[in-house]
Amino acid sequence: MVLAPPADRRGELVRAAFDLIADKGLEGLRTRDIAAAVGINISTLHYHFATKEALLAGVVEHVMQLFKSLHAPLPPGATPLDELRHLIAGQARDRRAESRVDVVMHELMLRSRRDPQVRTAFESLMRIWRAVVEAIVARCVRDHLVRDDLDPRTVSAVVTSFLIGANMQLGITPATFAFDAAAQGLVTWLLAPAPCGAKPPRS
Amino acid sequence: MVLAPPADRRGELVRAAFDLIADKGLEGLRTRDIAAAVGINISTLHYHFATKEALLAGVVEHVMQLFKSLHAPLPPGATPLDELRHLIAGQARDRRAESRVDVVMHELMLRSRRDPQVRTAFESLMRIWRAVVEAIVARCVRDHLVRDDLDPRTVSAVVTSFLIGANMQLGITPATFAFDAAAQGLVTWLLAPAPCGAKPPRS
Amino acid sequence: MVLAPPADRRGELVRAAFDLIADKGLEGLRTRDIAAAVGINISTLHYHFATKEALLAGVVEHVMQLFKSLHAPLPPGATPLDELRHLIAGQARDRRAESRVDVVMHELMLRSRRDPQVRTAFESLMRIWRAVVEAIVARCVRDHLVRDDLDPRTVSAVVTSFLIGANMQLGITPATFAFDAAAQGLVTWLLAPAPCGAKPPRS
Amino acid sequence: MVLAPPADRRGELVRAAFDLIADKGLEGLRTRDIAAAVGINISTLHYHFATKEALLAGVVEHVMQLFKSLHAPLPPGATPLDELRHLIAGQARDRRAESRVDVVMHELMLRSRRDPQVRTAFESLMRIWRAVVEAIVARCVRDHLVRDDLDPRTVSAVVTSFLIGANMQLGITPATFAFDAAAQGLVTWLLAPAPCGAKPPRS
DNA sequence: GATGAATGAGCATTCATTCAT
DNA sequence: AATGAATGAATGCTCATTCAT
Repeated sequence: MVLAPPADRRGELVRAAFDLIADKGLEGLRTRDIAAAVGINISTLHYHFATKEALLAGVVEHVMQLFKSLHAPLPPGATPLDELRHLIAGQARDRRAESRVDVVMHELMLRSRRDPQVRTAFESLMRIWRAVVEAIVARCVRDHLVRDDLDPRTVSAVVTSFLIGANMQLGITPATFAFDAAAQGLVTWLLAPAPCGAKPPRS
Repeated sequence: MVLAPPADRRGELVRAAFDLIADKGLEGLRTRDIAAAVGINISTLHYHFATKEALLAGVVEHVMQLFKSLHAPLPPGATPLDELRHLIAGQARDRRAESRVDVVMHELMLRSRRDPQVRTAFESLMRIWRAVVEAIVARCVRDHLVRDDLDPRTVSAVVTSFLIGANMQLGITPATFAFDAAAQGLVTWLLAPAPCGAKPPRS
Repeated sequence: MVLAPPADRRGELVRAAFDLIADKGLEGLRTRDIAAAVGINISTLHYHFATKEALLAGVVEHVMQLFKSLHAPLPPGATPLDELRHLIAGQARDRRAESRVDVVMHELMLRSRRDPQVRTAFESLMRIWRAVVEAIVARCVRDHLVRDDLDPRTVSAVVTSFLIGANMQLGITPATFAFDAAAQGLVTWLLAPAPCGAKPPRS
Repeated sequence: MVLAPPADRRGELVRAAFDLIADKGLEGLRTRDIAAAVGINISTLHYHFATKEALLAGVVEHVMQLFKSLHAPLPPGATPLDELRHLIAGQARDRRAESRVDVVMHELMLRSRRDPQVRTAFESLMRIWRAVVEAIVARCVRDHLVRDDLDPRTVSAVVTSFLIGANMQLGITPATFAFDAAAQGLVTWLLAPAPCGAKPPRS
């Protein structure tokens, strides 16, 4: 009479691995711990994923799904500017609070330097991310919602870099790093020119 | 007839470890490889550093020295603006080319999340870095070399975040990430207001 | 419309195991490979043979059948001498070419030293083999087809030993081991005395 | 005051592995058992031999040494015929009794079919062995100590094959295999022609 | 300062076998 | 008859660390 568990074992294992990476890092990831977290035997883990590497590939895929869901389009009424704001200032806060995508992504970014498998995935992830941001910025420029002199591609490179680095600093010095002020500042520069009467800088 | 050089063994070991971290990552760092790189026995390594952790502390210290030397003050004639420019657009390029401080720093940043020893060191490092940038920006503002509406602390947070993230992206997609354009863009926003005739964005 | 053939699954499994032993040796024999070779699931293999050992017993039986069929009597017209010749010089060549009974038999002989199950089977196999050869030799002697001074039992021991060792050497040094010449030499000594005028050896 | 053990660890490990192969076969050889037999930790085994394969190479070398020592030349007074007799009828008995070279050699012969490393060693071993026997027979023929019509190369192939196969049978059916009679029979055929008055075989 | 030898705890992976369906 | 999922006991190998010399 015991109900057969739906047993999306592969999914469970991937999520357990994801959590463990967030907690202990890729370096501290042990197949035995993953299996234990799911409540199954080590051999069963290897039944579902032939190797640790294969499981990691699953985690990479999972992270990419999560990442994409974080960039889900806003409701129809939103302007491109809302999207940009949400991207820079809004979302990162939520992300930090409930999920640990950042942490795991940083781990994977570092690994991608040496692991061709992960590298391929992340190269594509970064390109897509930059393209998404670039498109939003382009629309903002087109609709004169931001400064006219912005090059969408450059803005995209700056914004993505900022988000990566800011999340990193948030991990190291959560108490002293003013994430929100920084994000707001960045948005402001993109939006409004300095007051016209301002003394122009010399150089 | 003395064959053995003064042998700054500790320094040699630290530098060998640094190089190995840059090559294989912290995850791939093996004490045997470090000893082999210096040409000594494993046991001798443990004579100089009781534990791997102690050696790692040495590496952290070394990285902080390197990092500080990268921020050595410019020659007397330089303006604060030169310093800011050098910081954002100039330095990173050189750093990337010849040293591998970035890579090792990223590795240590990630580790600092879990290792209190490294964390303490990096908390201080990040704070110092941000303070240095903040001071430069403050001088720029004081001398009206940049937009008047800049808050030095916020700029510092954005700039440091940008540098971390940009270096990271450079490591993952060196071919497609336009580091120089991005850095230049960031400097431009800090420097010059948008043309005064520009249609002001709505929100 | 019936897709499933009568499916002599047990036979298929035994033959697949036999082939795998010939290819990879007993040491490299994996139940999963056997099942895969037949195209069924591991669990199904265990439905037909409770244990690997039971399957191996089937292989031993199969080998004994093959072995016996190799010693099938020659057509009625053949003399005992033809049979002896065929046994030593003829058959081994064919056997080597198309079947791999030798290889598998060697594997099982070695295992028989430690596996009582296999041992029992092979003790009987060896005894039967020697008895068959002995009988042929006895008829040759009776009919004066070979040297009169031959003891059938001794000849049988020598001939069977020779065949085992020659096949072994054929497996190790196929290029340099002159199987045919050796077999022919052995037959010659059994058949004809040295020339009568030959200077008798001293000792 | 405890005397430092001479600790020919590599030698000890090789001999322990040799003994274990003789007892359990190559298939049953476990590095942990080898280490335990020597009384050391697994890791220490790997300190002396990087891999199980490297240790096995040591065993192969050891077996070849043992094998060569079994073919040490007889005292000066001995005739080639004594050597041949010793080779066929004498030595094998001793070998069987005290050492287990045969068993291990059979194991290695079988493995050589699939392991190129072992194969190379054994190809050479077999060639040397056959050459040694061939040389002895050649001297016997030259000195008219055996039948004049013997081809040394053929005799060598037969004799070596016989010894391999006879030892194999001795391992399987020690009680019923008449090793001595067989060896004696083989020597007799090589030595003396059948009585001259013997009715010559028909075919 | 330096080294060879040794070690415990651990690691990903393997494999025959079991069991509910 | 057949299978997917699961498992326990290994298996070769790794690595930081220790210790006597």
